[in-house]
Amino acid sequence: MKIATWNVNSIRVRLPHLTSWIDSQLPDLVAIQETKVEDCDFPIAALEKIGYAAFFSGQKSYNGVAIIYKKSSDLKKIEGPHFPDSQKRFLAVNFLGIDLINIYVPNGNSVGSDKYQYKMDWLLVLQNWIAKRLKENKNMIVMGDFNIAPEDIDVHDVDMWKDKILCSKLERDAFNKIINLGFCDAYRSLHMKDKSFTWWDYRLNGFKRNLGLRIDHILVSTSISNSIKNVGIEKSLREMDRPSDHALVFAELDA
DNA sequence: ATGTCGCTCGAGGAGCGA
Repeated sequence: MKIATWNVNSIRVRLPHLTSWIDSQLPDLVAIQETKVEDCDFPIAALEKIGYAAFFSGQKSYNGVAIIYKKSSDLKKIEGPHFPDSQKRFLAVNFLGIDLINIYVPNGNSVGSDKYQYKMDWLLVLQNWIAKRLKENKNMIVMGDFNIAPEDIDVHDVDMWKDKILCSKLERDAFNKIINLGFCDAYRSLHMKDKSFTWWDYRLNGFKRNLGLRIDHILVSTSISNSIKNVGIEKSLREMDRPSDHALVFAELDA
């Protein structure tokens, strides 16, 4: 099984990038974030043309998530937690006995802001839902834009980012609480020492200077973590014309 | 470097979010 997560930062603009990657890699499932379209505007026809279907949950302008899968696959949508607002940041399915959760964690703006508190509250709701759900099905993959760099090795300039948004202690604690429910960080499990990033700011010529953070993750429950065979970051998508500010992260599992 | 993108509203460019 080949799966991927990608913050596309507008499905309208990134549709050609996405369909070309899917068409060449033929993944079983792709979780995307920041689609920025209402459901009536989701470009389902372009995906059907290359043999894929999708679940999507979007809103105007901001947020929005989707799970794209092969038409021939049998997937069932799972109901998520009740978040305290209607922002579209969560979508989950069951596929081959595995719960696959796509999340777009709030950015948080700056440490101590209202948006930071909202991020922490959102993460707690998510953590509690995952803990409960794991009791029903221990096979789970949580993937998406976490907006958290888990460790210093995931940051290009540790001093500059120390205690800043995406790197603060409370955010990292929240990430580790989810890990400690029984997950492994798939990328880190196969690349223990690599300093690799999944997001580079559009400003400051960030990508060319490699001023990045690793904030997009695939967490695999320990019940199936032995099946992880390959994990990588598709930087080629960040090198294209009109790129997303995120690269895609993929994983291959025996399943 | 308040840096660059993508979006909305609404007809040009300001304002927001990331």
